[in-house]
Amino acid sequence: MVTLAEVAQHAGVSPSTVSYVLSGKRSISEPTRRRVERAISELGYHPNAGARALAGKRSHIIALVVPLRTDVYVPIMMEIAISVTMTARSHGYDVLLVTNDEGPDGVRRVAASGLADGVILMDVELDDERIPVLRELGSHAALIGLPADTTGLSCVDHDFATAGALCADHLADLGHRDVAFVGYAPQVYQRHAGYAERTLSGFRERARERGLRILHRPCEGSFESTAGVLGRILDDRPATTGFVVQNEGALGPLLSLLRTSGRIVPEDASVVALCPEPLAEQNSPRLTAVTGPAQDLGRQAVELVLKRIGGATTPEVTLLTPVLTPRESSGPAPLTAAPARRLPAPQTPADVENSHAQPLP
Amino acid sequence: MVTLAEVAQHAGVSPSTVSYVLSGKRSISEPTRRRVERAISELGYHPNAGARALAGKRSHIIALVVPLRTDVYVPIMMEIAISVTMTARSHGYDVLLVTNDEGPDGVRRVAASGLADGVILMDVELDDERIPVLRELGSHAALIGLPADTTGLSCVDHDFATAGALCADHLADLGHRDVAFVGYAPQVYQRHAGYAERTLSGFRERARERGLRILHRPCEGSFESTAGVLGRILDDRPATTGFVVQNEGALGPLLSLLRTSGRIVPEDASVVALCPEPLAEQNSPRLTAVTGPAQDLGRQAVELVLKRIGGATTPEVTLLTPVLTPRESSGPAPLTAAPARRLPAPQTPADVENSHAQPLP
DNA sequence: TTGTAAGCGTTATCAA
DNA sequence: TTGATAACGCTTACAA
Repeated sequence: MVTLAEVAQHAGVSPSTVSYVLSGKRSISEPTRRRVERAISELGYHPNAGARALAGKRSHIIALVVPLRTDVYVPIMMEIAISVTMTARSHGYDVLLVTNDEGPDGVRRVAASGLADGVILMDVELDDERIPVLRELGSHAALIGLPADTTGLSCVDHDFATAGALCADHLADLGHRDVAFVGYAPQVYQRHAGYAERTLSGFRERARERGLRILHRPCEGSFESTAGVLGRILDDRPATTGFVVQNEGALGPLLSLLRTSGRIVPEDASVVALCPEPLAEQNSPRLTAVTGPAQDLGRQAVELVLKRIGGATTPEVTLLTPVLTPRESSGPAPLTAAPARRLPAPQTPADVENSHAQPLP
Repeated sequence: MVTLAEVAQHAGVSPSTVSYVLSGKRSISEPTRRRVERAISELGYHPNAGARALAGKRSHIIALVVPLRTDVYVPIMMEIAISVTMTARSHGYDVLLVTNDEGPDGVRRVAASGLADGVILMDVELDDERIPVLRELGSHAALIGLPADTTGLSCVDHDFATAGALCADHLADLGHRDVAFVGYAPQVYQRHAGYAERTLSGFRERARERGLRILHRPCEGSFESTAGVLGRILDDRPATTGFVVQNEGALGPLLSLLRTSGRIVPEDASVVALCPEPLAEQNSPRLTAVTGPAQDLGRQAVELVLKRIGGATTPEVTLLTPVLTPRESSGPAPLTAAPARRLPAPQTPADVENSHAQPLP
């Protein structure tokens, strides 16, 4: 193993000079720098990470804590992980992968040992148990997702409320009046994953403003559950012509089911998805969708932690604006909607929202 | 920050004793151990990772090099990454995420700097440019995937040849005679990703043994390309009743298209997928599929590197046996196949394989 | 502009 | 069974 001392000797300079050439923390004369750089490449020198961390009090590692759950759309997690890694690299940092099965202890371990200089938490819950650890250790951190209490924390997230609102606007603009919102599984809401609720309430509010009648249905995302949900929607609100789909798993099934039931998309029914671009593109018809910039999430998170590692103390909360891309799955509301009829069966209140429904004809 | 020396003082023992209590590398009297352990928890001591790495010549970190490409099924990559991380943790190791955009230099960097004690390479290509670096540095490594030359290397991979063979067997058992193989995009074969070819040749060989007539078609995986591919298959071999689908992206489109063209699965056509379980389950009908154990891939890779880090020098190549799970998408070949007719258009030889076709009637 | 030298917090060797 | 103590390879005042 080649050490800095050996490089120094080879170049005929002192060890500190080599160190400074490497770190750029003091000015070096051109000839000296060249001699050192030659020695480095001739000997194939690579600074020892452990020694650097020990002496410099900085591991140049960021820990990324990823969820184990698979009810999040996995490719997006991966996209974030990759953008985190690449952004970190561009700042001279490496990324340590920590899985959430260690729970709060995982965070404690990597932060307290100095293994990582900072921590990025993915899939943050409203009342996340890892946050107290962060506060206790005074760790440098950035959260992807918004907890209930962001005091003192740096966070990035999609602006889910706007995402929901964009869906309502788009369908309202197209003349739809009865719109169903196909949500996530009940567990997701129960876990109080903020994004699910923020999207829904952004949608709800804008729907109210635009005078839409809406129906919110949680959905597991499997074919069967989607079939059940769609069936109940069409039973309860036969005049429904717009669908906003939050649960990506329900997209494929929903499209099949609409087709099977003889409804053409977008002539008879419009579908707006809350999902990543590739997913929207690979369906048939291609889906009008609201998408947030996943890569920016990772990039920003890294920049937030690095700022904190660099000494910044002001927490920042950034919400990234999503974009609605119209594709083939949405169009003007049909002029003659399916004949509205009275709801056939009793409804459970938890299940149905007649938010601001005008009385059915 | 609490140091080992402080713990020693607090416990009234020497620093080395504390170190040995932690590492278990020499026997400690029960009372001493208890005093030390109490001091550790009272002070909230966490050993400094950098110091440990420097003094111990072991970072307790494994680097996992992941591909950037998205033509691999991403959830599987994630599953592997997670099983790698968890297995590593269970051995006291952490995992550093390295993206392949750094190329061979990324491997060099983490290995030569002592940042990582070992390296796991994902998505290994037949002639992978990272392998020479491994050899040059004498790094401890495990590969997920089989390169052309495995000399001196430890590797794990699925037994893709068997996977292909299982598909052929299954369809042959069900009485199918004309089977189409919907493959990956041409680039994948050109990149010589071993798995694509090994699956295909395993399939081919078994198909020959079983007397199947096969047609191999590369496919991009998009709806359009799948439509094109299916169209050509049905043109060229109207009697085709079995489909083996290697490109997961083509699955959804293929099922839709078969339905659209009036073919019921599995009554008129059987589909066997080479894909992960969740994907097979979430289609409708649920797909008969051949699946390899992704988690084992990660687990084994970790165990292989750790063996090498521990001093083992014998390379091991492990192939994990895939399993075919029959579901709803495959059934007996229809008694009256669509009437065979002469191929309507000239074929490009690269495109079609009449491997061992009997002359058409 | 460059050099000297004192740490950084462990591990592990050598003694006791 | 335990204790001193010399590395480990780098960073960074402090000097020159």
